[in-house]
Amino acid sequence: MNISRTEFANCKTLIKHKEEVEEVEKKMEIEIRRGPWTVEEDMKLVSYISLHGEGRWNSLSRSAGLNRTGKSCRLRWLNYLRPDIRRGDISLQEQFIILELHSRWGNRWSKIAQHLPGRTDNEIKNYWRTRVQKHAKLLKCDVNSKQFKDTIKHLWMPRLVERIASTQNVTFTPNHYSPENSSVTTATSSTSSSESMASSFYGGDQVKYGTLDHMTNGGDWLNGGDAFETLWSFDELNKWLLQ
DNA sequence: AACAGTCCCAACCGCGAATGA
DNA sequence: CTCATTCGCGGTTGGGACTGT
Repeated sequence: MNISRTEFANCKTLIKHKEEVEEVEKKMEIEIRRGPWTVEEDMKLVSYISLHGEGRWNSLSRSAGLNRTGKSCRLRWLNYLRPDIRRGDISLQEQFIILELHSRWGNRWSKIAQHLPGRTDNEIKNYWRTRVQKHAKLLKCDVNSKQFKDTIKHLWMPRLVERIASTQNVTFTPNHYSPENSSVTTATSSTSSSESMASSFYGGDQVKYGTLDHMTNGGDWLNGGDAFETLWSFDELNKWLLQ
């Protein structure tokens, strides 16, 4: 087994630290709160962060008078209390972006979330597990199988594109970003409509959304959209799979 | 109305990486 | 270089909400 000195040191530290913390907690009978957050706790956290900013979560927790772990505070803030969090159904466009980016990057939820303003990695992860994996289960195929990936690429995504185009007056610009290298590429005639649309939706780090811009300005792409289930019937999907 | 089964999401956990002393 | 602490990610789970019988 190859293990670096640093990794070894980290392991030792981790074990020692955990044991010490458990011991101290036992001795002092500190009751670290777990489970759902109360309104009071939320208010404490929000008001503390609005005054002092975020970061240094362990000390923040203590200073704010919360009997929570730093981790718990961080999670609550990032996934729920942040002012720019978006709630509600995942729109068609967002579904499309999730499918597209997941096909490129796999379960890199935080990376995918960076391209969906206001959505958290947790939300996307939950969405994938509850909706997409459910479909794979229904179709009796593995979510990572080529068969299922082909279904997504050749059936779901084009269908989403159709639906998006029919609900909004979407036009495509010839220039768009590639998320891999954040460089502007030019759509060619061989580019499929779904690929072209995907590239139009997200950008690199300094997100410039291309056609997404006009949609966010004038349209309602961020509003809740149809669920996957409304795009086709299960029979239709099965028929396609048997081809 | 009552119960069972399923779905969904907030929250937790473990781990590795990064950072600071 | 070592050790301590913090951060962030991805996987998992508990329990409330919802649905069907």
